[in-house]
Amino acid sequence: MKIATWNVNSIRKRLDRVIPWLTQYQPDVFCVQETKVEDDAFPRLEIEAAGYHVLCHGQKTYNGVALLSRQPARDAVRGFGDSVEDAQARFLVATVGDVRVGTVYVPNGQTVGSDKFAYKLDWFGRWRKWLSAHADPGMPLAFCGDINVAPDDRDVYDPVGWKDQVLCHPDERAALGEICRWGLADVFRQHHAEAGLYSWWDYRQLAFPKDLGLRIDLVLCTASLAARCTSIAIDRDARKGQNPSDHAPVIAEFT
DNA sequence: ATGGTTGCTTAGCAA
Repeated sequence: MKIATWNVNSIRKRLDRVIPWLTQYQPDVFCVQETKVEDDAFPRLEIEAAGYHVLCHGQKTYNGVALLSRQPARDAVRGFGDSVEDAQARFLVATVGDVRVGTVYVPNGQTVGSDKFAYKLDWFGRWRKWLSAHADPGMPLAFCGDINVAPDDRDVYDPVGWKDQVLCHPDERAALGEICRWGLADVFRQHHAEAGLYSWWDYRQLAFPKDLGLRIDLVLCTASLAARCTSIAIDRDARKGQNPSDHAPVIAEFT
């Protein structure tokens, strides 16, 4: 089973890249973030024509996630379903085959100390509560997406310059740590220990050609699923050329 | 150097 994740930065703007990519790699499950479109305007027909079933959870202008799958997905959940009034579409979970899969777009946080940063930390806490209430660490479960946290300094091109900045701040690393402590592992690090492997490069300042990137797009798996992961890779080539997303896709293979 | 690039929506926000 192949599971992929990609922050596409607008599914409509990126469709001419996403469809050929899907056709080439044929993931069984494809988690998408930053679709930036309401559900009734999602390019469903084009994606179905490429052989995928579509679950989406979007909103106007910002955010939005989707889960595409070759087989129909079941038991879909949109949002945390908690007591918080929250219009931001960032969380979608469904089951494909024997695996429960979540596509998540963690809030960026903008700057440390801002209201948006507080929302980000709170969002992690709500996610952690969702896990306690709706999942079990013993089940085969993967959460894939733009986590908007570089887990450690190996994931950052300039750890000194980024120290205590948003995406690298100890408070958000600790919040991600609580998610992992519940029972989800960053499976990329089971297969690659080296520094300098990134999934996002800013559009500005020629960051991609200079390889000034961060690894913030993760596949988080429970132990039983992590044990089935035979390979995981970042498709850096998908960041090249005309009209790229600022993120590259990540593809994981499971037995 | 508070810049710079992109997307959505059309002036300003978010990333």
